[in-house]
Amino acid sequence: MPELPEVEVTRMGLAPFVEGKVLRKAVIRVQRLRSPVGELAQKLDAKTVLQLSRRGKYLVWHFVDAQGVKGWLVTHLGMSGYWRVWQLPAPEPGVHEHVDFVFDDCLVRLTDVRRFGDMRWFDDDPFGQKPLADLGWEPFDANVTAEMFARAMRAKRRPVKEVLMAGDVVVGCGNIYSSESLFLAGIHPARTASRISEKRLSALFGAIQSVLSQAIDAGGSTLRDFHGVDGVDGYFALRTNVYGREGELCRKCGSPIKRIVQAGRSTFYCPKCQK
DNA sequence: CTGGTCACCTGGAAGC
DNA sequence: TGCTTCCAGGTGACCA
Repeated sequence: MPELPEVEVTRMGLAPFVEGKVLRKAVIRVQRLRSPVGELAQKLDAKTVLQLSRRGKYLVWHFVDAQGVKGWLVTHLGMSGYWRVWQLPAPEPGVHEHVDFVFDDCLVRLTDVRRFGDMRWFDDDPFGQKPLADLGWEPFDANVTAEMFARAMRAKRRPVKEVLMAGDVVVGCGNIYSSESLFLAGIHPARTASRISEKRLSALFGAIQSVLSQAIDAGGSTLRDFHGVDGVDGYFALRTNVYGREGELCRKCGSPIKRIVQAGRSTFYCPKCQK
């Protein structure tokens, strides 16, 4: 389920439970997620979580050991991952509950049915390295303007939906929020990015910010559930305008919503509202 | 740079 | 009921 808003909500939910705390023990019950997990448990042992941050859809755990040596754990939720906080003692883990981080007063547990998630340890600052370094701008970076976004988009000769999904201009829009943002901006998902006016692309940037921040707020309202005692997970009941609504009527104009396939993924749009 | 395919993995829903 | 097929919110590798 995780696009940027879900990851951000996860970060906000976990942070108060882990920041400043000593990770007493990491228990890893899986050989690999997307990549091998290897020596991870030893790497994490007895280190303190300085900070939990987010870059795109990645969650970045900043650690420091007793000698003051820093380290970073970069994690990704893939398609089906989520973290949950448990009071101690936590229940026995289920089949797909692969990782436990045990702290003095709680345990955070990663569940990932499909195991497309990822966890990688970095001895050096990861932000200038492989997966993170290649990412596009953060959509809420105050230094990024709609004009910059529009100019970068106009350099792309691909369908605008695919450009958003690729995340090399701006991160955070996965399959749902790409469709939703384009609906809000009134742009047809198959339109070539370079052929959209600067003005409409600027509007798209605003639409992305609006869709993502609304989703974060919606998730924020479920935060209580997220770390509730009986731990209802952090999914959203999201009211989409187009995503998953093929054949249903557009909330704005009443036309039937269409579905097409782009880059192997379903795209939903209103043929009348989006040109 | 672009566009297409495949692969990673499990499970739920729909179709027959 | 049981089997098959399709589909799922992500990424990265490989190929033309």
